[in-house]
Amino acid sequence: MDDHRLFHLFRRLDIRDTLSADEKQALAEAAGNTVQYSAGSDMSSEGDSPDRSQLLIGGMAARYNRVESGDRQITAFHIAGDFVDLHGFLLARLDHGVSAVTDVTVVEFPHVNLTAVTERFPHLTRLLWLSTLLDGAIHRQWLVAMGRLSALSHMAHLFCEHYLRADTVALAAGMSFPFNITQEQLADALGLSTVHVNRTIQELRRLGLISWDGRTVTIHDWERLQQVGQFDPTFLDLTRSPR
Amino acid sequence: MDDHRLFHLFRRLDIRDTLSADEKQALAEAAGNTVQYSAGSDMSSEGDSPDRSQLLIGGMAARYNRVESGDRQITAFHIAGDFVDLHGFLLARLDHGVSAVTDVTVVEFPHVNLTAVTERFPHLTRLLWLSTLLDGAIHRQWLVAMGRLSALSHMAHLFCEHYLRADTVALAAGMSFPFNITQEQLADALGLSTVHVNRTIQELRRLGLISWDGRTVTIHDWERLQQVGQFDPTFLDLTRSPR
DNA sequence: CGCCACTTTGAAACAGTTCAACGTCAGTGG
DNA sequence: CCACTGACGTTGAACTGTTTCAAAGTGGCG
Repeated sequence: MDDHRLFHLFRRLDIRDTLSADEKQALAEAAGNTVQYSAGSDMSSEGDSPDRSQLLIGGMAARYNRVESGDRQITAFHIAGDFVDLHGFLLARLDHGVSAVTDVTVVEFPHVNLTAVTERFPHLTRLLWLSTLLDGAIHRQWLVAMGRLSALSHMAHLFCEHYLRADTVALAAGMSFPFNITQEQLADALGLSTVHVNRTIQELRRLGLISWDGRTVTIHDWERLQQVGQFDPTFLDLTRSPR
Repeated sequence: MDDHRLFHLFRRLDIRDTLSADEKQALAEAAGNTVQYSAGSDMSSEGDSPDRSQLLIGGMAARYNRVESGDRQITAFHIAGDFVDLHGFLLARLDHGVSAVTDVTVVEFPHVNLTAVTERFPHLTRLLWLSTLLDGAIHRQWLVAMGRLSALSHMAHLFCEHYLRADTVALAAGMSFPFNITQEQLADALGLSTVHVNRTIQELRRLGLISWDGRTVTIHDWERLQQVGQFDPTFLDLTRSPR
């Protein structure tokens, strides 16, 4: 009955609005296969026209674009409960690749099923729409951080964001959350060189704000980390209200 | 019958899919007041919880965020046919301000009317959703350009994007389009200083790629401008297909 | 005509990059 | 069980794209 694969998704939506039992069931019925990807593999490629969207239920994924120099820019990180490409439901072609940062498990949602959901469940449709709007809000914060904050602030901002997002889907433990990526991948997300990312992490550590062993980030001073990152959680829209 | 105020919106949607007469009428009925803002004024402020969304039908608007240093980052420019804050329909609070770059005219869509549309017109709902997804796709390209392209490429990319967007809503004339903003505003969008924006424009002019008198941009070499900006129009999703 | 906002220029300073080398550690195979 | 490997992290030093500061030029408008 209850599709445990959707636990994190339900949690993420439940925090913003109330899902009815019917709606939960409709989502469960729209869900298709479970698929695994191993770390480093591509889950979608730029230019694909997928006929299904992928809900991440375990591990971490990144959307990225490549530029001519060979450099890569990561435009989003995804954790359990996130659709990595729900926008692919309505966009004809994917404008980015998606890669598995760690080993990853996804549940596929065929677009025909999503269309059926939108035909019968307007409120649920609005919640799925909301889900993509949250992605957009995060993009905007990344733009602000990239354009107008120092490397140190930008990185602090990213850690704040990820702590709250992990916490929302019950992946945080105390002030720690899984962040199993390389410094190179972090550099690609921040738009910095790996060398500078390394130095910036050291600075955050030296300031006593965080520690990170490559797998788990622990925040030692949440208040000051937010200050350094000029972080205001409003954009994550973490309040329950009817949509 | 036919609400001429929605001309640019219909055009923008029509390019991606087919709108039925019923759907057009539903949108026309959902439309409310026409409102004007003069250049420089704020159309919404960060933290607002608006009860309506604003469809731009004339002029140019920008979404922006401020950081502690007082610097501003513009995260989107909007022209006729764009909703400047359709995401505000489902997001509880606006995570940015919206300012009128030029004198601006908008049509307000009360959120109650939008909710009613989503309850009765699933396909039209998907098109409105698509509209916000296009914003997201543009955000992603801005992130890539900001993180991994030079100032020159970034600026070239922006001009390519705006030319095509203007063309879609019949605002381009030949290879020219209205771009009535200051270099400071452009700097805030590119995440650069005004001084460097000035020098970068001069470089684009010197290369014979564009001219710009502060009001209208003319592209002199579309091919090379795209090359310099590493511009691929895929992300604008300019093909008609059922959604 | 004169003002004010905007653009342009030059020079010094700086944040972040690049290049090249070295350190570390987990996994692998002999 | 230990030497080897390869990926990842760390360090130093030179370099560069962009910023900052300060001043001068331009032009539309009241």
